[in-house]
Amino acid sequence: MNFTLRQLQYFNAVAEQRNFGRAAQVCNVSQPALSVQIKALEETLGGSLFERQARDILLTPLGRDVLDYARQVLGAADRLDQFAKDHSGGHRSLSIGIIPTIAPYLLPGVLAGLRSSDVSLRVQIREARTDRLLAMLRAGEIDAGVVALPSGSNELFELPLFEDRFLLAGSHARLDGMDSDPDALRPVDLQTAQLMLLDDGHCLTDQALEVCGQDRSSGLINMGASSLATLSRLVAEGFGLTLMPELAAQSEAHAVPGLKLLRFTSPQPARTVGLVRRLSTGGEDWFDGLAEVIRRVGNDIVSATRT
Amino acid sequence: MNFTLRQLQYFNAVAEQRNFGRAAQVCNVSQPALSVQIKALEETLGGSLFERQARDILLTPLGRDVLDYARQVLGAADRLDQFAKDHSGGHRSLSIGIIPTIAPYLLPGVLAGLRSSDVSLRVQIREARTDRLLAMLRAGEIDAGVVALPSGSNELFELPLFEDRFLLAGSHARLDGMDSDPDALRPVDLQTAQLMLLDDGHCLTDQALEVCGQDRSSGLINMGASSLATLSRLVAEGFGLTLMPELAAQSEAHAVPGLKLLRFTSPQPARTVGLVRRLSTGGEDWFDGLAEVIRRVGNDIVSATRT
DNA sequence: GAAATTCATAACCCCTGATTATCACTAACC
DNA sequence: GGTTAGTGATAATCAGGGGTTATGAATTTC
Repeated sequence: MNFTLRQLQYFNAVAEQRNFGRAAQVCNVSQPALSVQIKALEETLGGSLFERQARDILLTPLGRDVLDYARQVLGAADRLDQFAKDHSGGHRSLSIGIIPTIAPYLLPGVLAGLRSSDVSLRVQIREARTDRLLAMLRAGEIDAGVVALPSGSNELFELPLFEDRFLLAGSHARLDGMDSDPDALRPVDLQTAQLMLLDDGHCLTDQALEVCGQDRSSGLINMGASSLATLSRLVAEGFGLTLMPELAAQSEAHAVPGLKLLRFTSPQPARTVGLVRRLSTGGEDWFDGLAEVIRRVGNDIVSATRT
Repeated sequence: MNFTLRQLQYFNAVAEQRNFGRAAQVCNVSQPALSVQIKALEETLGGSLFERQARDILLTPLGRDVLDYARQVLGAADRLDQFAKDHSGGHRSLSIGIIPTIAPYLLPGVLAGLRSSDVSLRVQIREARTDRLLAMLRAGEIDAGVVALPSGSNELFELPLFEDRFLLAGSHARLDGMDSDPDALRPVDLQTAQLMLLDDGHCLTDQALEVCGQDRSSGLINMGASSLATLSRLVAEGFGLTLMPELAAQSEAHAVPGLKLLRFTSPQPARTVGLVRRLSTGGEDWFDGLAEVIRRVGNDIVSATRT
């Protein structure tokens, strides 16, 4: 590839102007400079591109063919040029990872918030569990991740966004007698209860076990559900209890008849939802913009459960 | 447009290799040269394209966007490069003009000849009368023209290709008594005959008038037909006589029942078919190759009428 | 024939893009 | 923790690419 974009620009200008002098003016260079570059291009391409008359310049058949190709190159280069001029307004294509116990409840609001905000981001979403997301983040496959903190990796930058408290979820039959004294409901009181949890690998499962002071080998733990929606339906039917994050609470309560939710006494068990990125991803304005949208949407959702 | 193709090549190489050193090797330059160019490109585009880690290079969201555009530019440039490497085998796109009294009869053979010869030409055909073709030739809209010589322009290069003699065409009723003595049939003998001719502007019309010694204002001249095919059918039906060039003779005789053709005595009236180009179109090998194909096809057609 | 137009060529020079050498930083290894 | 290896950035230097002004050569116009 022994031609330059400048040469192709000059070539196109001569083809359009049919005059070396006028083409040089259009390109803001002297006529001899342009003449030398056209000649160099002709040598590179192995033949005359122009038929030179005293008062006119005509394309040769070869020149006509080359002009088609040259215009494709220049067109593509113009599009890059235009993108560079426009990109200060955003237009980034981001890859964002998000865990399954957050994605269904947070994403609709976040995507709507991104669309209506002045943060113009083209966001591609990858949903996976925390450990997979962290691997993708390290490999540069995604640019940031929405997870429960701490992520467990000291190589990442973590920005806490909002607190997502856990509620107790079960059937009316199981929970109706437990809400007469709300100040008495604590997670450790569930040590003898049968817990329905997500299958292993979801950090929400580890959080529930820790909060309830239970061990994964206990005969009271059932870990096999693959989503909070499934858990909601199981406990609503009377198959044990589970911990339901606020983010999911209203959505699942609306979708599952018979599901009852109780709030624990203070200090309420909770997870912190945050945005993580690589430490080397510094000084990028998209991160802060995205964080702000997620924080606002998340806080709106959890606040609605506290009224 | 302040970036160069070299910069885009380097950028693409780093994106693929994820390592400045290896990318520099791929591009056959030193690592610092490549580093400086990437940095310049980043300044031109207004942001970091890469996230630099100690042992890995990751694309930033901006870098990912730019890479899409850059690959379009490089792809188009590769296609031009490839064309330049391939074009020594021909692949010219030529624009050739040809007059209507030649085109229908000569073109099928010429295009077939071009396809089977080693002269690889992409030929675009423009059919128009001589004066229009000459204007297009002067303006560079076509590269050569197939016309009857002399073209009338001393600014063009004319290459005679073959002689196309005129035959007398009419109905059997009109011509059956005229072929008893073939040595007696001369064009001037048609001075009192009614001639059917093409409408004004076709040089064949002027040639016919001159050959027959008639004047366009004579009451015996009917000029209104738009093609030789039309003329053939009119005269076959008994509406006067016309001059039919050899090129068209066999084709029209096959197509038009009742059409009779007679050959004049020597010297037979004729036109010379030739190829014209601009004098400034010098040293192009396509011209000679094209001329040879046309000459061969034309001679084959007229020779077939002389057996 | 003189003047105007127009592309090509020559002399000159600045800037771009390359090289080698080295620095700064991080990660891996002992 | 110290040493070594890996890797991109920076500095000094230089060749040549690409630009300028001036001029030559050819054609056209008046």
